[in-house]
Amino acid sequence: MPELPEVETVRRGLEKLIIGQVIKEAKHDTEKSFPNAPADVKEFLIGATVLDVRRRAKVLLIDLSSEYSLVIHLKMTGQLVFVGDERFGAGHPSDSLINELPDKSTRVTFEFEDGSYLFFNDQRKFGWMRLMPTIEVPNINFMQKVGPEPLEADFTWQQFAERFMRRARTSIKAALLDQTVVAGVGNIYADESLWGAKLHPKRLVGSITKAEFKKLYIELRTVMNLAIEKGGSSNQTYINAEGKKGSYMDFARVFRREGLMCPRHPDVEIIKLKVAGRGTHICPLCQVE
DNA sequence: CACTTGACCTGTCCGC
DNA sequence: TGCGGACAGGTCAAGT
Repeated sequence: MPELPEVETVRRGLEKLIIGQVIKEAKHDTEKSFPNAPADVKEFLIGATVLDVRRRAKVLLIDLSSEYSLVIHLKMTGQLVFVGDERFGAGHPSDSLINELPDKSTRVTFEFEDGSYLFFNDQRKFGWMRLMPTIEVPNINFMQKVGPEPLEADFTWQQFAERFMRRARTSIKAALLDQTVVAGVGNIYADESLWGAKLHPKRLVGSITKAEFKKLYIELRTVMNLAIEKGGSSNQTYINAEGKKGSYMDFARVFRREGLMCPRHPDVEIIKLKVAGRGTHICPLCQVE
């Protein structure tokens, strides 16, 4: 599923729903979904209280009172869905798209003391969840290599442009998707921001001017902030912590809109090509190679 | 080191 | 209706 705006939407939902909850029980299907020794789970997960829910890049961090954290990557199809116990009025959302959990894609189930649940579902099983000491989270390989948060107030367009220099000989799309350059960009917001900046996705990074980088920086931040405001993009499987879809796809200009008209050119169709191994959507008039 | 490709999985859609 | 292949919001480990 999820790029930065979707993961941030899940984070905000979980923040409202699970902080203060005490974990009563946890079940998982395979070691890959939750590769922790039973002893760790028993000692540092069961009975722990949720203190905070954080995000770094596309990774969610659930901090526990045991000084351990759950580190979660949803990859393509992961979902974290909270279901309250109606007896306690915790509120299973009435418009949840999920009728009954767990289901066949459920990989991990947490039960809280008040009778509510948190389900980790993942159709394609690419996602993962680990339990580890909070203090060690910054040491994991991904955290060491991942680039800056693009929406932070003190992240400037000059820093943004500078980060791309390490990928000067590749396409701008491949560089945008590289998490070590800038954190959190995926296929949807790469295409949307490149259209906004009128850049062809195959343009080599080294050929892009400072003015173009400044425009791309502004477009990326604008499109990601709008997507967060709209609760993310629900293209196929993405839903938030309350089981609801996001509406950014109603505002998308090119992503998955091949055959429809470019918003800037009512007589030009959006086309689809493959760049950096990913489906890529452009306006052939706005974005020239 | 920089860069590309295939692998990891299941489900869906599209053409024959 | 069935079947094969391509494709789907993301990283990794390999290969050049």
